[in-house]
Amino acid sequence: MKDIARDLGVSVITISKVLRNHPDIGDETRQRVLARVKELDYRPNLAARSLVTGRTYLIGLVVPDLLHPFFAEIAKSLSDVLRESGYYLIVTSSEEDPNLEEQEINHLLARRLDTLIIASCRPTVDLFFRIEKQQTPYVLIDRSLPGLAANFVGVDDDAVGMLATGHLIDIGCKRIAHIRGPETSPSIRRMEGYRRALMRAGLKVTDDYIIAERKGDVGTKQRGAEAMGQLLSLKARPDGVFCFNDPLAMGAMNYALDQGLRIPDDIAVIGCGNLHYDDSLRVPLSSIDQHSRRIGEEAARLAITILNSKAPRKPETVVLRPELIVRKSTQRRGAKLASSKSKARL
Amino acid sequence: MKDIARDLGVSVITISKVLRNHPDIGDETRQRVLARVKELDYRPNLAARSLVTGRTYLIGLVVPDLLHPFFAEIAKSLSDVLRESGYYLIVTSSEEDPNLEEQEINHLLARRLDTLIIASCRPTVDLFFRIEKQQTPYVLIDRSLPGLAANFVGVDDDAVGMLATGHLIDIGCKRIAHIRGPETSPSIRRMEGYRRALMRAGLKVTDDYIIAERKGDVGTKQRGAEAMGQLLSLKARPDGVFCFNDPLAMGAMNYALDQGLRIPDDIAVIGCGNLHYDDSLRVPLSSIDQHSRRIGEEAARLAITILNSKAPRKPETVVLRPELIVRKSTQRRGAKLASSKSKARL
DNA sequence: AAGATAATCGGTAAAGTTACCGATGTCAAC
DNA sequence: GTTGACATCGGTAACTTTACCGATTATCTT
Repeated sequence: MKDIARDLGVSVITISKVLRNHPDIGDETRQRVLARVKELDYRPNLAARSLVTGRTYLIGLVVPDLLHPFFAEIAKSLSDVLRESGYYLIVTSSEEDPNLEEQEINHLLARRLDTLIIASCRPTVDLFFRIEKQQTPYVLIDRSLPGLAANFVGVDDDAVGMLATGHLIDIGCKRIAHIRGPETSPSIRRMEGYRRALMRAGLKVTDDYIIAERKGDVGTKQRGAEAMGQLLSLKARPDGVFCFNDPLAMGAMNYALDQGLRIPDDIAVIGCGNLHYDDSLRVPLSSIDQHSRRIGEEAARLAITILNSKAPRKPETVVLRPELIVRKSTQRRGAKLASSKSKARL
Repeated sequence: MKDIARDLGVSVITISKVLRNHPDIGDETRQRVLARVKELDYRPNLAARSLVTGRTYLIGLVVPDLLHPFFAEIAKSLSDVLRESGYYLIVTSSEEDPNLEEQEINHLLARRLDTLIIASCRPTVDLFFRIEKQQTPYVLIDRSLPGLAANFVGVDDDAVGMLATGHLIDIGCKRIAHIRGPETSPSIRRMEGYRRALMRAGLKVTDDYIIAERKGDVGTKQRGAEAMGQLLSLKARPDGVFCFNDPLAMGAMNYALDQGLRIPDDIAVIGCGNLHYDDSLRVPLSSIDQHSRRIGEEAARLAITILNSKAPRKPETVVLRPELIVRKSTQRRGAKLASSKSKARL
């Protein structure tokens, strides 16, 4: 900037104002500056700008696993919306490890990001109080924490459990099992929904039918197969399974098919996530759509709203309504057929 | 820092040195500083640090699509390796649009990132000369550009085409088609490999059997189905198809199956990418593994090496050897069976 | 005892930008 | 001719940290 100012015989401040479209500058001067800027292919140093404005135009995203299509989709939609407002995304993965997550968040705080967007695997709220003390706004996605009044965007997981289990009941399943996810709010809520749906239909909840996620496991597909193995070894084999997510369901289905079972006739399977390859699987998989794209969009919108508002705002909560997507894995001959796409937008 | 210095009766410089583990500082002073730092939960302002050191410890990643598992896997492995060295990743998507890519890269340059890692969709090299003029090191991944001597990490795409097509020939296919990808080096090279394999086997190359990717398309699965539709409408239907990637192959297979064809008996299909759900598809998909994880790791390693070396280095090229993974979509009864996992590590 | 060495700390300047306020010039209105 | 409004530009200070060199004290060497 100094060089350009010298070349043109104006002050550094003038250059700065032109670069920020400040109205103070005359048209002729503005053109001269812009010309020289283009000539030199000059770009202002955003680190220096951050230092004085206190804004980085960077938003941090912390997810447990970038490879999971659910989080990849969120990252993408988030990035798209933020870009329009000039914000950029710095992403980091916690690998579903609470300690690593803390370490990563600490680092992001040091970078003075404008906002953090977090799908947390932490069991406690202490870390988030620390974030609040740093005055850094944050938005939780997918997973909420009990006792924490924070901005949150996610799906109604209780409804997910009810919807999936209710659908299995509708097609005539009597012994319905559930393969759980990790110890976070979505998994807990979905199981509660599962229980409630069973009770409402007068079916009893059997503990053997609930397979817990082992701590710190990695390959969810592999884990789904193991869980299905466990279920099939029971005396009274289940005739329907609701899986926490689609990768688990995929593994579970593969195992059952390899054992010679027919899906959905011997055992019906439903997952959650509505991943884009669900309809191309050995048996196309019924699923619950949790609107991952909209989660990202809403989180971005919320973040921008927070950043644009002067006064501190009270936490906002956005809960999306899940949607049942019926495919072959729960389409039984003769069973009453729910409308394949019950568009239940919020 | 000023506050801490005042509280402890030392200078700001001392605090700075403690925070960077500079040996200059006595043990007692160091402990006192660290205690106060922890007490205040203080973190140095990395933007200010960047301003004076000229380093941001940020690395930019530009990919065409974050949702594609291939790039998601790269992003993940990249992030993992970089984290160990204290670098963080800022990701952005070009949506396979050269103009958007330029815009994004310009922005990242303004942020003075330490390195850029780019899977470029640009047809020309001009932009990269501009990057070089800014003294910002960069590493190309997956896609290279003709006439550009740059750091590059990717797979041997010529070998990919040869391997896939050769395999189809081995199992007895006579009329082998190819569904291409977008106009980038991997697509071009894989097609060259395809052509070479055909010629080497004495089969003639038929233009009708090569389906070009339409410019600027989005849903590759949908596109795969359309391409297969085009192939099946030919008088002499192909009996084997090599698809540029697995999502295309997935769409192509779905279409063929829906038309009542048997895979691999009527038509064999092979893709590329070896995505983790390939073995769970309606017909488990043979594929070429391009070692996406290793691409990320090598790119990270290369980036760190560049950043640690004082003198400018000449561009390095890392080319990984692809690996054939045989699954049901190319396992014909009676055909000679290639070893299902020919571990061909570099 | 003089000088050398090591350990520990600080001063000054600089990095590139913007906020805030003040200054100048022009022109029309009264 | 004074006033006021508007348009245009600049000066000073600040943001937070580090590089570079110099300063001080303590310890060791011969």
